[in-house]
Order: sequence, then structure tokens, then C-alpha cells
Amino acid sequence: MTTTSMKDVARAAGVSVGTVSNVLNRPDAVAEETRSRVQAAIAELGYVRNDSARQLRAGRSRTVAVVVLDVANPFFTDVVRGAEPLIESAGGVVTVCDSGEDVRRERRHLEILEEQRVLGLLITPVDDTSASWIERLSGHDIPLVLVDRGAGRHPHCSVAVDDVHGGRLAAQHLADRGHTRIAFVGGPASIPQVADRLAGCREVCDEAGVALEVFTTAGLNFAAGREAVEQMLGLAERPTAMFCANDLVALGALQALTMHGVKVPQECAIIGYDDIDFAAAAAVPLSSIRQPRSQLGRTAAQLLFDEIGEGAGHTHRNVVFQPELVARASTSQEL
Amino acid sequence: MTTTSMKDVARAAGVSVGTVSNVLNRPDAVAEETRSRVQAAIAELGYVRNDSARQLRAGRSRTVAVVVLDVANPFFTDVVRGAEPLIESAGGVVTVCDSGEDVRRERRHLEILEEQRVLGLLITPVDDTSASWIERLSGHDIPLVLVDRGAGRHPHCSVAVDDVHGGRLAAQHLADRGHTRIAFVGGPASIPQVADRLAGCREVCDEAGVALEVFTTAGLNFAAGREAVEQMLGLAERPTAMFCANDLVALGALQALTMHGVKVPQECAIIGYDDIDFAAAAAVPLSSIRQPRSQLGRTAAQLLFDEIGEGAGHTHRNVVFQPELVARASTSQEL
DNA sequence: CGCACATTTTGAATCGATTCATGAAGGGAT
DNA sequence: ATCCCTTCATGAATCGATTCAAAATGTGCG
Repeated sequence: MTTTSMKDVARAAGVSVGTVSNVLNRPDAVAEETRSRVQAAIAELGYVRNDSARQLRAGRSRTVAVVVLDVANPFFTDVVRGAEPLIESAGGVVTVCDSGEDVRRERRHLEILEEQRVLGLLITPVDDTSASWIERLSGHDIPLVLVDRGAGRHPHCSVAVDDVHGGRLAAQHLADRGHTRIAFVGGPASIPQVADRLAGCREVCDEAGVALEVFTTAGLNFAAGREAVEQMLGLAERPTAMFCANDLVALGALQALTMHGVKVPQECAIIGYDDIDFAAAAAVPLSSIRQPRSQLGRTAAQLLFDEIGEGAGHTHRNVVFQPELVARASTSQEL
Repeated sequence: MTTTSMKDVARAAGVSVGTVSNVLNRPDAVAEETRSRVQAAIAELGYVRNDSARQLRAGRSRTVAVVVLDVANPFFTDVVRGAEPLIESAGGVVTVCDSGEDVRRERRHLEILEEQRVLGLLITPVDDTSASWIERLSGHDIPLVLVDRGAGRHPHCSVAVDDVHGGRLAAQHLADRGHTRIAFVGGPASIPQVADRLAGCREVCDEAGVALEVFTTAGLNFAAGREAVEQMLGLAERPTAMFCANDLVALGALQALTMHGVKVPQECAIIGYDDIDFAAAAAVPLSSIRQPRSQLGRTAAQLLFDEIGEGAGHTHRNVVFQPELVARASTSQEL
């Protein structure tokens, strides 16, 4: 290994290591002539700073980690994209960790992130059992912001979208269309977003006298939607509309229904959640509940840096956005 | 800051730091009684290893970085998913960097990754100007594998899918369907995958006497497809089929055509590339060229660890997979 | 009891960058 | 020539974990 260190540069330039460090970090404190000599040496030797050493000294890294439920879900990539500019312009480095809706994977990531002494964390926890780990990080002075997580009674900053309300919007839309027997598809039930959306949905169904059938899935992806449809088609009395916990599930369901020759929306309406780009491009353009994805990310990053800046005497803020109904062809049929 | 260090643990357990380190790294070398005493101290103090210090000593981090063109593209998330298991089971940590098809962003990532002394790199370079940076990393003893990059004359390991052949498959399929005037949509032309797919396409068109119209886009996403369609619809003599450089572009195009009332495939056929999950679920199920995405990732990780293991006397391997045509409704019409 | 040998534990040296008290050099004013 | 200031450069101390030669402790055997 021929890793060049500051010492080598110092020797080559005929100065002390302190001076090399200054050239890198406070160029103004170094005389013009010396500076260029050092820079020449750096270029010549192909010297690259060792971040580990820097971090060790600094006590903290400049990495901000974003822990999401599913990187393959465009919802989350948009959230990340929203957060990045702010983090990078603050000199931070973004790293994305995928928990895959799995508490164990999430935990492994958190362990590593803590060992890395990350600057901060934006996290969408898998479920409530994540709480103890999150408290641990927080207790070890790692600032964090909960993303897309109810402005619950958590002692943290958070950004969220009102999922209960989103559930209501979706159910109300279906009820308005005349449906009296609908299915909710999503899971696992332990995921707070799923629970909240279902709660809002149930609320409206109860009020409006709509029968609600719940299909609990193992995850929130294509396959889940397909499987739920297989199950639903076996029923004697089939719902006339489905509310899927997110668009991936809805697209999976749509695909399965189409395969089975069930006409959407005539024989079965579908509404999804998130309004990802693919929703509008689907076989039958998908009605959905839109969330301000990138704003969610932006705001989360903002809150994080506020917290980092304010230090100890910081009071947590919980920002809640309102979701919005986007009606398209997949629910266009009046019953 | 109340960061507990090994020294604190050592003091609390009444042993030396060397022993604490042994408990963590070679538990068998420590007497049962001592070990549990140290572990108790660790638990009590809530001690967490400092990875920076570890890395500094080790000279390398255990992070494997995957640099992709677009994290929002399911193709790449699948590649990453394919690579993860192997990397993690080897004790590595995966970090995903999104170059966003932008050389400057890519460069910034590479700079940081080099400072972090990453264990290795899987990278899909943005274009040929990336080469010099890649050589630099390589010259600094950072093992890397090129992903989805022609088994060119690069002195590196690589995994790739034969994009020229993929282009041929797509064009041949359209020619077989009777199209004599087709459009290629994709860009920027500097992206090797785009260039190769176009090359294969052109080859077949020339042979078969098919007129080829090239629409060069600024990126490979939804918007690009939509814009290309707007442009195409303005033409006097409109192509009867489109070959899009990837599925995102194709879905964007499909959406725009539908909006303009152009029937797919009757008035305009479309074929995409990648066969992402959304392709089958599209408004009109999308024909596409399938690539073995997760195998690509798996193999890349494999090659990387081979290289790391073999050290200096390593001979590079270039693995090339063959793509495969998946015909669906979007090209089902015979002319 | 003494010696050889196996098992544990120790603590100083090391990785590379940053920081900061200290000192050197140069300039201006008196 | 002297003193004061400013401007630069220095190098030792530091961050925290790992490593390894050496020491300490224990065990068995003749």
C-alpha cells in the first residue's frame, strides 16, 4: 500500500504537517508562496485526505443518513431527492439505507450508523418496536428527524403527512362514487402508515355504512397487490373497489385484475396512495392520494440542521402536511 | 459530548484497553470471567465502537460503494439488491451513490469515496470522461468493478449486458412487425448504454431498409419520453414505432401518446429497455428488452471480492450477459 | 521444588489529520 | 538600536481502536 499522508506532503514541500493542514483548511492563514508549494506537492504526490483521521479528530462525521422503508419505492427516492440539496449545501454527505420494512435490517443499519458517528439521521421507522433503538441513538446525542411518522408523542422533530386524513379522503371518494363494499389492501399492520390509512378509511366506512374488507399483506409492493387480488377473486361476495396502502400495491393489484379479465374501474375500482409518477402512466391511470414528497424531505433536512445548530436547548418541531386526492380513470365509474 | 471510549470501559471493568479490544475482536482469547466483566461494563456504559478510529488503524473502511446513474430507476435498485447479500455476508456495508447522470456529481462522490478509503467500488460510469477519475481511484489501490459497461478495453473487471445486441433485438422485433420507419429515443448520446443500443438498432435498420429517426434526449426518464413525443408529433411524416433507450423513457412516451389520443400499438408501437416491473403494468403492457438485473449486481460483487482477495496478482475478468426480448401488447400490432 | 509450557493480560506504539501554544521573522515607529 | 505588532510556521498533543512483544499467571510433570 502506498498511501500518501500529510507527512509525505510536508516533507516534499519542505514544511511542517501543521502547515499542510492549514493549506487545506485555512488557506488564508498561509503565505501565498508556501501555499502554492504545498499545493504542488499535493498534486505531484496525488495526496488524498484521509477522512477517518479527520473524523476521529472531529468526533463526528459529516454524513447524514436517510433510513427508508424501501428504496425501490419512488416515494422514498423523491423524499431523498428533496433532502439532498440542503444537506449537500451544508457540506454534508448523504447516505441512504434501506430497511426493507424489516426491523432487523433497520437495527443493523442503526448500529453501524452509530458506530460511524453520523452527523444526523432522517428515519422512517419500520414500526413501534424501532422506538427503543431510536431513543438509544438520540440518547447518544445523534440528532434525528422522524420522516412520514405521525406527530405522535415522540420527543423528536418530525415531518409527516396526515395519513388518517389520507385514508378518509380515499374512502370518501369511493363512497361518493357509490361503492358500498370496499377492500383495504396493505400491511403489515404494524407499519404505522398502514394502520393510520386504514383507520381513516374505517372511520368513513363506518359513518357511510360501507362494508370494509381488510386484506393484510406481508409488504407494500407489487407482489403484495397481486396476491391480495388472487385472494379477493376467490370470495363469494366481491368488493367493488379497492383502496391500496400505496401505489406499488395498487399497480400490482391492477395488473392482476387485468390478467384475470376484471375490468377496471367498471367491475372493480382502485385507488392507491403516494401518487408516484408511475400512477399516471398505469394501464388504467391510477387515482391516488398525493403527498408532498420532496417537500417532506426538504423540511426534514431543515429541521435536522436546525436541531444541530441549536444544540442542547432545542425544542422539537412537528410539521404535518395534508395529503390531497387525485382522481383518475381507475375510479372514474359511478355505480 | 459524553462519548464513552474503550478507555472508560477498561477502567470500569478493571482491565487494560488491550483486553477490551480483545473482547470485541477475539473473544476466545479472553478468559470467560474477564470477558463477561468487560461485556457488563460495555452494556452499563452504553459503549459504542468508534468506526473512524478502527478504520484509521485498519487503513481501509468496510464500505462498498455502488455508484449508479439513477437511484429512482428500478433497474439500478435491482442491481443493488442483487449485490447486497454478498457484500453484507462478507462483513461489508453498502452505500449507494446517485450520480444522476451528471459527471460533476459523479466526481464529487468519487472524491468523497476516495477520502473515505472505501473497500471497493461498483460503478456505472456516466460517460467516457469519467475514465480518468476511475483510473485515479484504481491507481490508488481501490478495487473496482464496472457495471453495465461494455467489456471494453478497460483494465478492470466488469459485468455488462450486450447492449448492441439488445438494440438489435429491439429493432429486429419492430422490423419483423412490418415497421419501416422507426424512432429511437434516448440520450444524452455520451452515455455508453445509449450509444450501444442505438448502434445495434442502426445496424439492423440499415440491413432491413428501415428508416431511423433519432431523438436525442437530455436524460433517461419520464420527462424525456414525454418531450420526445411532443417533438415527434409535430413531424410531417411520423414514425410508426418507437424504441426507447429505457423503460422510464418508454413509459413517459406512452403516457404522452395516450394523452394525445394516439393509439398504442395501432398508430404507434413502443418498445422499451430493462423490463422493469412497471413495464408489465403499464397502460399498454410494454414490450421491452430484459436484462438479468440482480444477477448483474451479484456477479459484480463477486468479481469485486475476488479482486480484493487475490490482491496484486489479479487478472481482470469481464462478464457479459445476453439480453432477451419480452414482447407484450405495446408492439402486438402487425402492420 | 523447579522448570517448561500454555493461557491471559498488559501497555506502548501506531494509524493520519487537526489544533494551538509557542516561536521566528519581518516591518514600522520612535 | 530597541520595542511592539503582525504575519507565518512549527511540532507536540490529541482523538480512539488495534496490535504485538513482553510480562504475568497458572498448570503439569519429573
